Amino acid sequence: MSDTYHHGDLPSALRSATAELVAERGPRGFSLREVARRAGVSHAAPAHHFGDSRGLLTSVAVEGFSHLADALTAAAEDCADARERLRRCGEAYVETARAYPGHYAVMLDESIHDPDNEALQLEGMRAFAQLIATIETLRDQLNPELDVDTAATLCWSAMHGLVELDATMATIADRHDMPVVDIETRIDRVTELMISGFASR
Amino acid sequence: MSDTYHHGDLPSALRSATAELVAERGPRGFSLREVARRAGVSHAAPAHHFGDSRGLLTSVAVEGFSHLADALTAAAEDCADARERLRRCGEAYVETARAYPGHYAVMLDESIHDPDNEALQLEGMRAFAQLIATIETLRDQLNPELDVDTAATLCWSAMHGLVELDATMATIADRHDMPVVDIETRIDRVTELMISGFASR
DNA sequence: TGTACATCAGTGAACGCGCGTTCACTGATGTAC
DNA sequence: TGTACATCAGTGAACGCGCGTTCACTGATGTAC
Repeated sequence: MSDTYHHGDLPSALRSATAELVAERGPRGFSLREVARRAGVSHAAPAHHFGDSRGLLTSVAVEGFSHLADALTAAAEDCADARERLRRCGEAYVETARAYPGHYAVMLDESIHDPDNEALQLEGMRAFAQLIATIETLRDQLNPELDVDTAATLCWSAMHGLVELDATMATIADRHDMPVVDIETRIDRVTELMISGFASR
Repeated sequence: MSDTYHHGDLPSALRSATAELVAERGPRGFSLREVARRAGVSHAAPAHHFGDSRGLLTSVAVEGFSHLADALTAAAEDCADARERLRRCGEAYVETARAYPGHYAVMLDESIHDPDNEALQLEGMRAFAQLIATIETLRDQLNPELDVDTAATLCWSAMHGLVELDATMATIADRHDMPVVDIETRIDRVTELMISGFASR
């Protein structure tokens, strides 16, 4: 069949299938054969493009960082006000993580991908640089004494934590008298609180 | 052999072996048989205590939360000053996560353990309650308008993020002209920045 | 204190399964002339 | 424009392996009398 031979863009299809599978079953549920099955291709095909599972997972991680960097760039664009820019970046970060849960799970797990991969480093830096640039604007507009590195560390950690702890926090709130707050609201509140810290000297 | 029969505390030995294995190879490297091997016991023995791998991993998660709750309780003890108390809790959180990397990896991964487990919920809440109590003290001493929920969310997210992104951040710093800051210093700086936010109204 | 018996903890052989990897292959595409 | 040939992408059978699970078993411990 000419439909299966020369798939068109098999590498991309395999990445999608991987992200889907990881989102569904977690990293322990991933296998090359299942990915091939989902991409409608023989089980030996992935090896042709990615070598082994680490290669495929690394490629997914690169794609994830690429999405993130794009989203952060778009969020920061044409936004003169530094506070607003940070808010948008925070929202973009969390939105991307939630839109690509499989990618996100793979991106930051160094036991799964190859952290030394060049493209990975590059896309990761592209994302991180956007954050740094936004915080520098914040420093310029808000507080010249702000330590950019520390502020960036706090922002990134907080955003990552919000994403990863989302399910856990929802469960905790649910089991207590606390109101269940959705993640978008949580980001906004947390960002506001961080900005207060950044502004005070 | 009376040495292998009636191990003494096999469940505990299996938890240790699991934590060690996960820390070493990540969640994808875990298997019941390998754990049994490391505990020096036949491969059918774990089933006797934990049923399946999810049961064992959940038990490890419970133990991890228990360690964390203990550490936070000890850190908060006999500390009247709210700022200092938050600092200590932050340090204790990160120290615990680094002292038990295998446990920590399992604790917050809902694809691996059983999030509905009662003991897990209980120990998790014990840890979380400590954080809430500390933040309430902070509100009482520092800023009556502080939103405790939001502040707790920020603290927990930031601590979790710091732990998980530690390796990534070190790599980024290393590849750039930025100085490599160790995680203890990062916690202290980040905590200070959060406290500034908490104090400002 | 001693014996009988129930219960518990761990064994080890057996099973079927999905996995990753290899390899000779074949169908499709691109290029040289 | 047509033919020959090299290259590339994907196939499918075969392999050996480690896995989880089951099950009849056996050795150790605890308890009743």
